[in-house]
Amino acid sequence: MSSQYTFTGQFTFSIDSKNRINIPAPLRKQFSKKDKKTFVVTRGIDQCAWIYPISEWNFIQNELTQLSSLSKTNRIFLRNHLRHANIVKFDSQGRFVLPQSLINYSSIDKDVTIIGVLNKIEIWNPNLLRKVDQSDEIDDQSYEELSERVNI
Amino acid sequence: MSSQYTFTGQFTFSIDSKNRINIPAPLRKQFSKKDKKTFVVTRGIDQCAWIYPISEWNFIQNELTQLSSLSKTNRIFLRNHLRHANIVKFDSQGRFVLPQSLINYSSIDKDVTIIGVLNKIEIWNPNLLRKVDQSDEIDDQSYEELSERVNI
DNA sequence: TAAGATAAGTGGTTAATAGTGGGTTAAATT
DNA sequence: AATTTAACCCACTATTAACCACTTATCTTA
Repeated sequence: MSSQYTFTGQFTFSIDSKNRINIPAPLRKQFSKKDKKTFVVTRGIDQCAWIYPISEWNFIQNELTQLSSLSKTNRIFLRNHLRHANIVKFDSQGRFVLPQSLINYSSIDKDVTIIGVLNKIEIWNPNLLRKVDQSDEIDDQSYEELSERVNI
Repeated sequence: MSSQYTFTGQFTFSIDSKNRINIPAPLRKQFSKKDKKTFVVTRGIDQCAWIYPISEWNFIQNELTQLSSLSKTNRIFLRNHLRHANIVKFDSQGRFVLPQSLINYSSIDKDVTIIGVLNKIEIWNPNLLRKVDQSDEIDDQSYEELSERVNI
């Protein structure tokens, strides 16, 4: 089953003195009634924060419940993936507070770049994103591999 | 059947002079009426304490009854998991007393880090957790194996 | 195209809740 | 009966979340 969410676009907002970040209206509007303005912010694999609408997150979480804690690898994996996951809501103005731990992890200062990436939203420090942009060119070989799996 | 509990997040609290630890509000709120603030604290497989809501624990106990005591591994496993299980409740402030034996086992001193891991909650000595963090990197091989079972 | 209306982004204030500390009473143990 | 231990209650403080208000941008309609 594929996601109902198709976040796209890029926006630059600011984080305020109370660590609140506005979710861009175009993205916010996609949130379905049943998700009740609720989502999960967690560590991205890159140095940024990831936002999943709660229904999306529940799907991921369901997969995780399959893993037994008797396996050491599973325990480490579960711990490290769940401990950074914060359930949050956006307020009546469409903002949410980004937990301090994630502000640190993603080195966010004043401005943030918000990117829609299909079923998730990424929160970046603009400078960091620029740097990653330049260094993380995808080489031809990787494109070839991708092409075998995704037809775009 | 998967659990009704989906604990996530990480919190750092302190243990007081009466060995009481506060359960973080976001986790506490998940406790269902029928569990009546009751849960089981026991030894984690790693050097930490595990908390299961009582209904979860009952479910696990059921699973354990499937294990025959004819097997030596089973006998040891059962013994170690059951003998350290304490039934406790949290008070009107949301705290519970951590039994001395578990304080010793998990080397808890002043501060504790509390982590939500789906159907259970882990109580750690922050320093110990940090150490485990660093040493217990998951190797690529294990990630590969994981990827075949979990799609996230 | 101009003006009004609506929505979006930002800032601050207040009220509620969460975390922590300690004291008092009841229960249990020796 | 005395001492210790655990449950219960009350209180303070800091943090968080709900609320209100203002400015800027966008859209609509005359």
